[in-house]
Amino acid sequence: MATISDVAARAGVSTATVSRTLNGKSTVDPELAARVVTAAEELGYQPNGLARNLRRQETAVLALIISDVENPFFTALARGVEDLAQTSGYSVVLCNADENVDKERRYLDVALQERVAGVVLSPTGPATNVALLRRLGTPVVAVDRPLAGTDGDQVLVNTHRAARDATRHLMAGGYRRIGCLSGPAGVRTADDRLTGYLDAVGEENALYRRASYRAEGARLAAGELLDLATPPDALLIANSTMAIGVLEALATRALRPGRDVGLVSFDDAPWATLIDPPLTVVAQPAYELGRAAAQLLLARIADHTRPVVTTTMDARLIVRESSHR
Amino acid sequence: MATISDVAARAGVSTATVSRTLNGKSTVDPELAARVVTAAEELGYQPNGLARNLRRQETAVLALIISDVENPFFTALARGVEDLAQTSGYSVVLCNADENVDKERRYLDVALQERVAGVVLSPTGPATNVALLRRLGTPVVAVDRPLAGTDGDQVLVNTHRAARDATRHLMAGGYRRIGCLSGPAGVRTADDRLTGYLDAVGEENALYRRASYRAEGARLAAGELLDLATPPDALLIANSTMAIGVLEALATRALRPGRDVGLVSFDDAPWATLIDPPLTVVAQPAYELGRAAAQLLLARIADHTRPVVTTTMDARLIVRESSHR
DNA sequence: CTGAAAGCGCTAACAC
DNA sequence: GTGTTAGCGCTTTCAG
Repeated sequence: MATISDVAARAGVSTATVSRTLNGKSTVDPELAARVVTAAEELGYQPNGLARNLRRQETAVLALIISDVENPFFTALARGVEDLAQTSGYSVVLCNADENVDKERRYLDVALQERVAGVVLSPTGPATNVALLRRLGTPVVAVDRPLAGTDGDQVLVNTHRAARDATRHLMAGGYRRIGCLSGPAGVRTADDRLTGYLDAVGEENALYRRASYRAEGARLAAGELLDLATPPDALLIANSTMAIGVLEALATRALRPGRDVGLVSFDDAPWATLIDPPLTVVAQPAYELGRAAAQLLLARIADHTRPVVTTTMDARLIVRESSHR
Repeated sequence: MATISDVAARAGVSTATVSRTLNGKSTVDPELAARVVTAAEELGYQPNGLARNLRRQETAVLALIISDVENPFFTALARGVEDLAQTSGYSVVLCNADENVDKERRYLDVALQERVAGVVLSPTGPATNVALLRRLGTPVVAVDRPLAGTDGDQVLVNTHRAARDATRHLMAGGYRRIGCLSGPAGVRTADDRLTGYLDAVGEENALYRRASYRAEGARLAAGELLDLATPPDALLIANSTMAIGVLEALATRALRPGRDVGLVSFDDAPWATLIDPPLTVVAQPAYELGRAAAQLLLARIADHTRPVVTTTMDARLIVRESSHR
């Protein structure tokens, strides 16, 4: 593969001149510039980003580490990050931690070693090596889930309140025994949604299960609840992927959402209006979350000393048919 | 940030010894090795991947460029690529071309400049700079959609036949006026699904629209078809995202899938069984496609001269209620 | 405005 | 088994 010195040789100039013309930094004699450009084209020259980054000690790529590529919430968020990054000339590479602490750690390592300009992270676990990243000067902003113990930029949604309000909505709809299906303990969004629910029903009426943030786990957990001697007459569900499992559990028991079991789920999936009855949801501003996180990250990259900020956005309850009889 | 020479200095050895111990290549005296390790830990040493890659002239990262992160088909594929790459110690960075030829070109450039080990590409357009990549020695394997004009490794699904069979299934179900909603012209999967459909119904009975591979476009296009003087009594839909739009179009017209309009859609979305009636689909082996593509890529990286292979997988028709009255 | 040369951090010959 | 040294390909002073 052609290098900058090949180009220099062919154009009869120094490598410095080639570098200058190709980067349009300092001004160079038009005639020489022309020679450089044609030489580069003839050789099919492609700059070596590795060498450039090594020399410049910086990279124009951001890493986005999400907990689950198959969750529409995160893909929407990813698009937000991407769209904003693009406007500033950054590329973003997406890493799927898959709700797996090891994978997350590995990706964090890669990000560090490849010296990305910054990382947007939706933490799966305690993510201890974020501290390392930050200490070594790589900006990190947490999105969706806070980063325990470290004080850095964050963009979150007020998920506790959203869960509490959604539960109250169910109570207002006349449901008397409301259950909750939340995600794994230790995942902050799952914890918050659960405590929001508990706040609304009161500890003494607690009736919940925790499962993975996946359909299968939710199906089983919902089954347990539904097969209780006194089963719940309504359910708050912590995300749209889990909602699929819950809906399956209801279907196999010939239970109809709304009439038999009131339902509210987090995340406004594209299919939420397609099912019968349409699903009442707590819509999170996923795309905006992504944009905001990217914006914070870019700002932090530009100025490492600026004050730390936490942005909190609200979720919105969209009432449809599954939450009343 | 600590460098290898800092570690060397602190351990009282040469940089070569540090490199050797940390990479476990050649064998080094246990006592020195121990000193190196503790020195590295004390300094919080993190190898600089850029420098290493520059020197080694190789990277352990794969790029996966997909056409749409928000399409479950591609995210399943992504997991396949990731899972396989992981087993061989490669990281994969996901780039979302967003069905946009410019973005795809930009990511291809990034891949080239960052000197990734190889790229798995689901081409959005003619992707002319793939030729460049290959010419410069970066292996590329095409997945889902073939790469026009270049002969490289590919893993595809026999989507033409799948579309034809799905259409025949609809005909066998007694539908007489079958329409088709396919993706953009020039996108090979969209073209193939359309011609498969045409093969089944015959050119003289053609009744189709093309739209973007998104819900909104499909909703509009389906509306056009449905509002015809003699509307179709069944529809073949080119992917699950479009199916959402079609279902919306039917709902606003109080048309019931199956009874009023027979439906078969490509891609077995998680919600396909949740709607009423459940959706008949053509399930593609997305995850396996990803695995196979990654495997081919790794093989190609290991041996640039091995024969080119095209793997074709079959899709599977899953009959549910939406395709009969 | 241009070229020579140093050096980013690392690995791999090559010598000892 | 270990150290010295020459680069990987680029950018960027520093002279001229």
